[in-house]
Amino acid sequence: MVCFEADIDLDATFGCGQCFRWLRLAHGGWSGVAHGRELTVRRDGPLLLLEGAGEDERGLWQEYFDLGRDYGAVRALLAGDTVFAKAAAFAPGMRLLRQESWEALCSFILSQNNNIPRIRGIIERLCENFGERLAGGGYAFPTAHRLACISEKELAPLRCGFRAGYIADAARKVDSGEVDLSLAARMPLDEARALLQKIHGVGPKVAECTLLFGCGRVECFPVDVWIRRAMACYFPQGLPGRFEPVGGIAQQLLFHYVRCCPDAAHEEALAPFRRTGKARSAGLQKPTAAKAGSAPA
DNA sequence: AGCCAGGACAAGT
DNA sequence: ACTTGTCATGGC
Repeated sequence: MVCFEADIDLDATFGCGQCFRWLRLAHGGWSGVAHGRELTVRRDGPLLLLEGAGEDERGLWQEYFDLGRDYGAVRALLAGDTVFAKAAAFAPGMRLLRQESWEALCSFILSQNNNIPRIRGIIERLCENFGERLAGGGYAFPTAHRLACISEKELAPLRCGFRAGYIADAARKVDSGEVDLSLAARMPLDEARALLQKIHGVGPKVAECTLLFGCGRVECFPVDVWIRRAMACYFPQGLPGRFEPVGGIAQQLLFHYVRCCPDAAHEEALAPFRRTGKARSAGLQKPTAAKAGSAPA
């Protein structure tokens, strides 16, 4: 058991869409696998409790949960803007997780033209089929080497569709050293982007997600359909320059906010795209052209 | 039932 | 440089 004093909201942190392998437990805790270790996490007052972690792993988890960063300062900066102030207030304890780079790369390759529940399922099958079995019944995320050693056809049980070839190419290039992810964490950003995009199936958005969530590059700002909509609605001129150094945090707060928080300021523009809620059917209602004679089931 | 999903690619203008 | 169709699968 490892214990930190930390201001972190687990529901927001694990549930905001940045990670795919954490599961919420009935009592409010979360369980998952990271760095090849099974972990159950829960809050107790001001404390963050990591069950299943050894004291010798303290530094590892401190980094994973980004506990060294002064989120108070980040939030103070963002509070100067009306929109980000609301987004930050919606998820007061959300933190970026510093995930493993290879896992982040695979996860966001699989995320393209896909929805979050199905992404989770594909990653679960990926780990069950090719990850190391752990003592508690879970599975580690498979290594690039393991995936480089199998044929693309063997990825069929994942049912990840056209993305199988992308995973295969990523595994090959990472395993061979052609794409060095530890290097991508240190290189100049534009070089790191170009390096990742050498992988077939990695474009600007997946590269940006890999750098942000997997390489600790907090200035990265992935633009997906939701962020595109949100930016068009709130920041048609682009992200204000003073937020760029923490663009990744701003991005994740905004992503979570516009997807999950109904707000009059963006409701009309964004509600039609939300999966949950009746706003969708109301917003996309077709002009009910009931043709005479046709018998609707 | 049918639309669309935390995009990228290839082939068109 | 920008636009468009296509990709495989399944949540909702």
